[in-house]
Amino acid sequence: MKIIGALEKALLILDKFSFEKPEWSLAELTRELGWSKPTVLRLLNTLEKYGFVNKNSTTKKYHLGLRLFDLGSIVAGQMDVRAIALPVMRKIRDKINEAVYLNVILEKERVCVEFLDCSHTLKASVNIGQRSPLYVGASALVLLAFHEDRERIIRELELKPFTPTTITDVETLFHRLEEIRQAGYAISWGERNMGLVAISAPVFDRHGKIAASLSIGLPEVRAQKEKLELCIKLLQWGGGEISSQLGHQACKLD
Amino acid sequence: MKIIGALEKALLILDKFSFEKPEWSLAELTRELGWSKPTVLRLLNTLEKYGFVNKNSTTKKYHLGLRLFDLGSIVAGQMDVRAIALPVMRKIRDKINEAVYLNVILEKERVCVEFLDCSHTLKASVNIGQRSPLYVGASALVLLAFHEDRERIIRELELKPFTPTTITDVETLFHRLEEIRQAGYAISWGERNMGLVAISAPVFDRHGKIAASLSIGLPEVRAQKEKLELCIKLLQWGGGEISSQLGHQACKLD
DNA sequence: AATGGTGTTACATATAGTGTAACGATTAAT
DNA sequence: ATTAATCGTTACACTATATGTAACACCATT
Repeated sequence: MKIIGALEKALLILDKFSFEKPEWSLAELTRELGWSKPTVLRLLNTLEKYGFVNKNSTTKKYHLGLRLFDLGSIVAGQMDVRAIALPVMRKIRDKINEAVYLNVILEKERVCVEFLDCSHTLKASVNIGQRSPLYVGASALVLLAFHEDRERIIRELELKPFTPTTITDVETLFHRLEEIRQAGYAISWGERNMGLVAISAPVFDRHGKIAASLSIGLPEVRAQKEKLELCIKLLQWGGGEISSQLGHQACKLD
Repeated sequence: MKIIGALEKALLILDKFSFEKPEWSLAELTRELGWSKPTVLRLLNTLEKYGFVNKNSTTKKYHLGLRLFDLGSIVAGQMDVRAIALPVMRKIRDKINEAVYLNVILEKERVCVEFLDCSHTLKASVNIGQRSPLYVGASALVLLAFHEDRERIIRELELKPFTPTTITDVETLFHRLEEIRQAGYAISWGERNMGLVAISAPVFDRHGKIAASLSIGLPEVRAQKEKLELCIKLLQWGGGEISSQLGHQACKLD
């Protein structure tokens, strides 16, 4: 499969922009990507002409452009998972008053596509659109555990630790995924953010493939046994509810 | 300013995708764009590799990919106009119970960045991310009337009619914009959608530049004189409110 | 069978993207 | 104040690479 180099470079430039670093200067990008200045500049000019990036005319720094917002909105409109999930998520959030969020797989990462806040001062908070590796946290592990290409994906992962409890070797990862598949849900204790507990259950589409993971995030201090059990119950109910609305048949023959 | 052709082509491909037509086959794109099949295919392959488009493996048709969703979310996070406008928009909607929306300029078009529904069965309904020309409808005309480069932009516009009341010659457009600037708001009667009335007022940023247009859309049958006057009052209040929160000084010296 | 429509691969040509180098314009340091 | 360093930008020659033509396999109708 042939790839267009110039376009690939442009996409790699766009990938550099994130919530954490939404502004880049020409020099920063050339350093980071290791290409010549004119090359990066010409690509940025082209991206700017079509509104994919914008240049601040005083600081000369670039940030992502509005055209990405409207293209993103088209994608959002197509993601019926989101529309279906939202009312279910609201119910769960209102029952338990903790942050509820929905993640899907994108390439070798997970992306948060929906998030509902709760009324606590100390609480989990995720940005919609935020990405994170596929091996850290309950939401990610659920996505991985039920994914049909999990073995290939795992082979391509680099298991870098985020916290002391992050899984860092393939053996334990496989073992953990097997447990999750049997239990039908996952719990993680501070794998990505210290002090944060996450519980997550799978959502399946009409073909029985994993479509998303539905999760609750809360601080350890509020994670008593009974509460966790309620979380599991709510998420399994919610996951099943969304799955069936997506056309998934709960009882399938094997 | 040098432009990279291959990248430009890829961006033109992305521009083909819309709410109305979110799925394209290779053949359709080659016809529409007038390039050779291998060219379009290679560009699509590259876009697909990075998640900017996705190919349905059974129908072989392409649709926009999830990476655009998360890049779009980053842009959405930066648009403080939206966050500031939302509570103001809610107040207006609750007062009048008609659709309220917020538009910004993107290149030579307007884009809807926020939309609030109302409880009527017959009502205006806009998709967030939806684009439309800059010379049709009150929202667009307000954006144009207060834009510093309006003369250049207008020169590059092609005034095609949407309905019998759409403005189609430059002379009347200029005249209309002048009226809008003096009045401080705009009303349009079915310029884009027959039977739909729109009222719109400007939002300015801290530099006094036009940041957005705040609008109400309602069917003609509910557009009585007193109601329109209330709309104008609400939008001018709202526009001023959002502008001042963006750092705009209402009284500036000239 | 035969046609017209797909999507895909191979290959030679010349276009067009590439880096080096030099240019002003700022900003930081002496 | 003068230098030095770093920024963004432009010019130009080279060769890498994006390009279209053509032929391929595949699935539909007819």
